[in-house]
Amino acid sequence: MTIENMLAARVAAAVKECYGAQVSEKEVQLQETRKEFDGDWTVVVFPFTRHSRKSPEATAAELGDYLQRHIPEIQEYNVIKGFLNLTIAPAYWIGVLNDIAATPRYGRARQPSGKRFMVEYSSPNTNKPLHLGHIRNNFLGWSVSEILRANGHDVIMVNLVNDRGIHICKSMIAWKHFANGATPESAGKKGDHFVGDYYVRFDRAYKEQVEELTKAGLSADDARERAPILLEAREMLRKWEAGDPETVALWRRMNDWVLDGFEETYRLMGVSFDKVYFESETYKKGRDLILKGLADGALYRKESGSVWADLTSDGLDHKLLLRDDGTSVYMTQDIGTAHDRFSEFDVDEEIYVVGNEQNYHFQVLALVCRKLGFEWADKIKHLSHGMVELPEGRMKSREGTVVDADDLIAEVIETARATSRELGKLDGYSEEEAEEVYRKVALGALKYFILKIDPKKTITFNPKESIDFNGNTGPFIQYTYARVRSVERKAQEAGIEIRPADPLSPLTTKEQNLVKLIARLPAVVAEAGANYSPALLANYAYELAKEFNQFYHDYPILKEENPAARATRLLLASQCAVAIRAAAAMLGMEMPERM
RNA sequence: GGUCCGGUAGCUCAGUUGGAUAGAGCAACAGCCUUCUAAGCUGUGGGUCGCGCGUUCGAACCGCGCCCGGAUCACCA
Repeated sequence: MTIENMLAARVAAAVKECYGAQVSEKEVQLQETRKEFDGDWTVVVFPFTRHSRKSPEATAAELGDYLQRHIPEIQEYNVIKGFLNLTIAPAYWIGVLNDIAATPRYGRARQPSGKRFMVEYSSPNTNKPLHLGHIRNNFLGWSVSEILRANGHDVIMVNLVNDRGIHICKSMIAWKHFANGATPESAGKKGDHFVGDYYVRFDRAYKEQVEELTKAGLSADDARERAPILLEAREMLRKWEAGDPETVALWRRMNDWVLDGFEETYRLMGVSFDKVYFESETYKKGRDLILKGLADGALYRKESGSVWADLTSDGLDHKLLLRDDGTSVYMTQDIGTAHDRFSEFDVDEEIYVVGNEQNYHFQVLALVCRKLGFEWADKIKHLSHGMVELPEGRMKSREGTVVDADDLIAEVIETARATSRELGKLDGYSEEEAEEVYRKVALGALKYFILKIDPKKTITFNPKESIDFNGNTGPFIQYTYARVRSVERKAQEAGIEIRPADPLSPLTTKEQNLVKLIARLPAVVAEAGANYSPALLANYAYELAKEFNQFYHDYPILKEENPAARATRLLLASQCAVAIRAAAAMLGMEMPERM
C-alpha cells in the first residue's frame, strides 16, 4: 500500500470520526503540495465542509489535528484556506529512496499483466522512401509498445507493408522506360531512394504526356485518362494480378531494393518488428467473411453486384465492401487481416498506429466487424496521431517539399557531431566511440522532439530551424544522465561505494523533491500505458532532469564532507539516472555514458 | 453540409479525476566556469487560457452556443 492510499483512507476515517459522515477514499482529494507551500501532501477539504458545517479553515484544522495524532509519519500540518498541507517525517523519504534503490528494473512492472497487445505501425508503401511523417509514426509505435511492455503486457509489434497496387506499377513502368537496366548498386543509391526516383520520373512523364494530349485537342479529363504511360501502368497491374511471371519478377526485384533500403532506415531509427505482413499476400482476404455476412443478412448487395454495409443507424453512411467484380477493397482487406490476427494470436487489444486522416476508416472498421458479429470488434483500437506539417502546410511530394527520413537523420547527426566537437566533450574517445555518441544524441533529440508532443496534435516542423540541443530537449536529458554517470565514475575512482542512505541523516527540501519525483515513475508509466501517451513520460523525464540539474548545482556530491550526507546524495543521483534511463528507454532513447 | 480533432506567452509546447498566485523551453536582456561535465545554473520582461453564456465554494479543464484552423466523408490505399 502506498502512503498515498494510506493517507486517503485515514482522511476518510477522520471525516467519519469527526463529523459522522461516510466518505469513500475516492472522494478524498489528495495531491502533492505545490512547491510554494510547506508540506508534502495536500488534502482539499472544501468537499467536507457540508458535513462539518464549519468554515473550510476550521474543518482543515480539525482534520489536521486528528491526522497528526493518529498517523505517526505526519510530522506537522498547516492550513491555508481550504487546503490542509501535511508534512511527512524526513525519515520516511529516506526509506522510500532506499526501497527504490533496492528495486530491480525500477519503473517496470514486476509481474506480467497476463494481457497481450498487438501494435501495428509503420505500414510504408514500397514506392518511395520514408519521410518525416513515417518517423513520427515509427517512433510512436515503438514507444507505445515499449510502454506497454513496461506495464507488464505481452506486445507483438507488426508492420503491414503496402507492396502492391497502381502506385507500385508506376515506379516499375518508369524504371522499364528510363533506367536502362540501372540498379541501386550501379547507381550507388539506397534502394528505396532509387525506386522513389522512378516514381517521381513517372509523374513527370505522365504530366508531359497529358500536356501533349491537351495540346492535341483532348479535354483535360480525357488527357489524364488516356496518357499512354498511365495505361501501361494499369496494364501492368492487370498482368501482376494475373501472375504474369515477367511482371512478378520485376515487382519482386524492385520491392526487394526498397525493402533493403527500409531495413537500413529502421535500423537507424532503432525500431523493429516481430512480424511483417505484406499486402500482396493479404489483399484478397476478407472476401469470404463479407460473403458470409451477406448470407447472414448483416450486409446487402446492390443490383450491380457490389456488396455494402448500411451504417446509417450509427450515424454514418453506406460503405462499399466488395466491388461489382467481386474484388476486395482496403476495408475488406483490413477485416480479413484483423480476423486472421485474432485467430492466430489471442490478443486482448489490437492497436493500429495510424495518422488521423484515417479516423473514419477505423471507425468504420470496428463498426463493420461488430455488424459481422465478431466478438473481437471492440478490441480494435486506432491510435490516431496528427500529421507532421511544414510552416507552409502539408508536405507535398509533387512539390518536392517532403522531408526525407534518411536526410533528416543524417542532418541531425551532423549537428550533434559539430556541437560536440565544438564543446570538445569527447576528447579521448576513438572515432568510432564518438560517432556512436553522435548517433545516440541525434536520435535522442529527434525522438524527444516528436514524442514530447501530444500524439493527437499536428506537429509543425520547420526545416530551417534545426532541432535544438538545449533546454527542453532529448540531449538535455541525456546530458543529465551522463553527468550522473560521470559522478559515479569519479566516486568509484575515489573508492566511494554507493550504499543505502542513513535514515538519521536528514534530507534537504531539494533532495526530498527529487525522491518524490523518482518515486512517481511507476505511476507515470502506468498512466502513459493507459493512455498510450509517450508524451507523459517525456515530460516526466524532463522534469526529473531539470530538478536534478538544479540539485547538482546547489549541492556538491563528492565534495560533501559529511560521509552520511555524501552517501545519500550519491545514491540519490544514482537513482535519478536509473529513473531517467528507464523513462527514456520507453521513448526509444539511448543514454550515452559521456557526452 | 455531416462527423472527428485542435486553439494556452512573439515561437514550440506542458498543465493529473475541476483546486491555491496558469508553467517550461526557445528567442531578448543581465549575471555565474581555478570546484563532481557551462549541451548547465540564476535572474528580468512577456498571458483577455479563441469568444460568450451557464453549472459551483472554486473553471484553461465540465455543459450549451458561436468564431478560427485542420482532417475526413471514393467501386484509391
